[in-house]
Amino acid sequence: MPVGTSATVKAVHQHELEHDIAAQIILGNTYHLYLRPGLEVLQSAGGLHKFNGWRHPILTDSGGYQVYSLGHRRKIKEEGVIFQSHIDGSKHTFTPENVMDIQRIIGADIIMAFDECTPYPCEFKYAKKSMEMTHRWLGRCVERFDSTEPVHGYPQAFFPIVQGSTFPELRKISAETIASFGREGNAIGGLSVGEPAPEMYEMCGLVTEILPKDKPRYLMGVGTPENILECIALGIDMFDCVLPTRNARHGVLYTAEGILNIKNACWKTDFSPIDPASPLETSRNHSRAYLRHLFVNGEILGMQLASLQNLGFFLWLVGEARKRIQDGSFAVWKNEMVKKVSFRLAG
RNA sequence: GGGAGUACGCCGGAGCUGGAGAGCCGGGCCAGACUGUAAAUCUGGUGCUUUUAGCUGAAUAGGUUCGAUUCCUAUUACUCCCA
Repeated sequence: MPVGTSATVKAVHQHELEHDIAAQIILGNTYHLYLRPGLEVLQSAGGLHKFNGWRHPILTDSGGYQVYSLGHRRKIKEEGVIFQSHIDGSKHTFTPENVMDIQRIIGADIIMAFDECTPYPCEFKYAKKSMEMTHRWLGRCVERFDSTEPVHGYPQAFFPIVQGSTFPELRKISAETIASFGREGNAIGGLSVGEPAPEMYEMCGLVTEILPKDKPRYLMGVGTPENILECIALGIDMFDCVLPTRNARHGVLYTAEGILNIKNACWKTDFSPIDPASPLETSRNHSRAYLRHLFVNGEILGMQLASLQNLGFFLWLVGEARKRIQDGSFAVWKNEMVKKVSFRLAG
């Protein structure tokens, strides 16, 4: 699975002139890229379909995260959520049922449950109430999903989502509930919303112990290269995150040697490659000085090259992780890599 | 050649006509943030120092005044008008 479906789909749209490269990133490594060895179940569960001429897997989110991130323009009720558009003020209702229908129509290979992602920090009482509603919504999602057919002629998978904020007691209940549905894969939500990393790891480790190990465990919204490595160590098989593309647009590049902000003055006359170790020609054949120039002058190509760099790096990183898991050297490699990838580079 | 006006910090703008602000707005520049994407976005800094404060400073040089970015004189530069 790519780093973030939304991120990678956006990458294709943003880089029309770079189609070959974007396609290589997305197609060359995808689908079970994040899956641990032996977890290829999704290949049969989801299948692949044609997308603009390439076979391109899609994962759609339900809008549960927007219940959180657009909290100021929505109302949560048992029936569902009412959103107000930031464009024209029009109101839109999202229910577990219509969200299943919409994802069916979009044609996603993996469809996510409609949930509420609780904010951080969160009162225990609210987190419990919210989790219980998410579980009830899950029942409605499954009922709708299982009573409808794919509309595009290929099968679609459904993943429920664990909630429970940062309370071990709630996480445990939620993980057990989610596992009991026996779906194609399981997701962990409600993390990477501002809590300290150790708390995220604690919840993650607790939940991965409960979710079935022979099915993909998908951690939603994570994260930095360091977070990803640590969470793979805890048993996570899949991730998605806006970070590689959003940070790329804001000038932050990830490489195997560390993190750098290409807008910094120190790269002004650095004519060495953006990332000599990148799998991408665009990162090996353009200089840091040139990329900085593009950013400084507001050229959209700068954001495109930076997005490619970060996606290329994230995909390389998880590809390496997969290899290391297979040959048994992951633990040692991970500890070395965590240090490297979180190092701040300066010219 | 004559007349009128203007001059502050990297740049542009507003404002100030005796009780100053290293102040305001925009830009540039220098940094930082961003984690299931509303946001090519947001935040901070940008004279010097030993930085909860102090110092220097308003084209340049003088002068008036208890006190001057403000008033006066000269000089310099620029803008406009007349010839």
